[in-house]
Amino acid sequence: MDVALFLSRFDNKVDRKGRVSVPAPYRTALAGQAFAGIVAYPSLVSQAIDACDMARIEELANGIDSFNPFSEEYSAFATAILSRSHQLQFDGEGRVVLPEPLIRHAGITEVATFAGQGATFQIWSPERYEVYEPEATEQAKEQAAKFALSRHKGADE
Amino acid sequence: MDVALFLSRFDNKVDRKGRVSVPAPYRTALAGQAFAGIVAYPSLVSQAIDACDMARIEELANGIDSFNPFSEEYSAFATAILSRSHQLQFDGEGRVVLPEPLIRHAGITEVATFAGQGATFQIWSPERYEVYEPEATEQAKEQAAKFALSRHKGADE
DNA sequence: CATAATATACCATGGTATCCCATGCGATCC
DNA sequence: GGATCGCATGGGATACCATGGTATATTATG
Repeated sequence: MDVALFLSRFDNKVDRKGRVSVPAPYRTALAGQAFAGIVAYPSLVSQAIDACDMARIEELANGIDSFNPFSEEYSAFATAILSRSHQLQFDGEGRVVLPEPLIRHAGITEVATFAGQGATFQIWSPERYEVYEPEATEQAKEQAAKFALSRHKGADE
Repeated sequence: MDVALFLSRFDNKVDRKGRVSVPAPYRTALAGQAFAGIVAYPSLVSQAIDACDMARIEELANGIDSFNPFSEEYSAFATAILSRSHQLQFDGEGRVVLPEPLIRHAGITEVATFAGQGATFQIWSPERYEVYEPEATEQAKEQAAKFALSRHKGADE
């Protein structure tokens, strides 16, 4: 099927119940999924929340399961990612509640910043994102050439 | 059909009869199974309880190594696990009683920590899990690159 | 066979998350 | 430029779920 594509940046308010509106364009991208919501987990590299659709997590789980299920690697990946990921269901208005552990990991308080990453998106504290974005941009410039070379590796059409 | 997918972490209380609520999302994931409950056995790598649905244990018993390439050693593992596994049936409220041997193996007392592992989940003593989780996360970070390479192996669209 | 001990089924309750309705702002379209 | 629609936001009611307790069945035991 068509994979969801997440673009742009959105800053939405977190109400006192911990609810945030998932940006409407993201919800549109997610339309037609079996599960009406998103899956979120702490990023392994950033102080941010990584999020994607259910299908992607299933893929991930299958990938992990292809290891020896009784190995340490299996256990480590499953624990690091799957046990820390949360299924967040949309309410009638397209909101989700951000679980406490994720809120803490990302340092989110009043506002959550949604940043599209293509097949996934991230949720940041605005303050931290303001710092991170220029850094990432700079880094991207430096590695632009290298990136271009690997880009077509997984082309499948 | 769709395999159960267990995510997130839940800390539930063990009452003085040894009962624990299996987290509602897990029960939902297990819905539709022939056996209304779970199968639990001591983890071979961790001081925790491994648990899954009946269907997965049957696969294990049949030696169907769909999730694992090393089938020889694997069947030995399967045997070791089968003899020590317990069928835990839900009561009307979705609870199970944790058998004494498993309780001891995992060092569980007041509270049981459920940790989703994808096709399976684990049950920990919270204290031990607090130690293990950061270790596993660290290990996963180190091996993330390696994992990324094998991830697209099972792409299915 | 009677009685005690244990485990299973059934019922009650409080806290919490989810559902539902209301509002306001901003963009868009006549 | 005014009206309408979409979307983010807020709050109150409701259902769900974890938890504790009581009654009944089941097994052990003297």
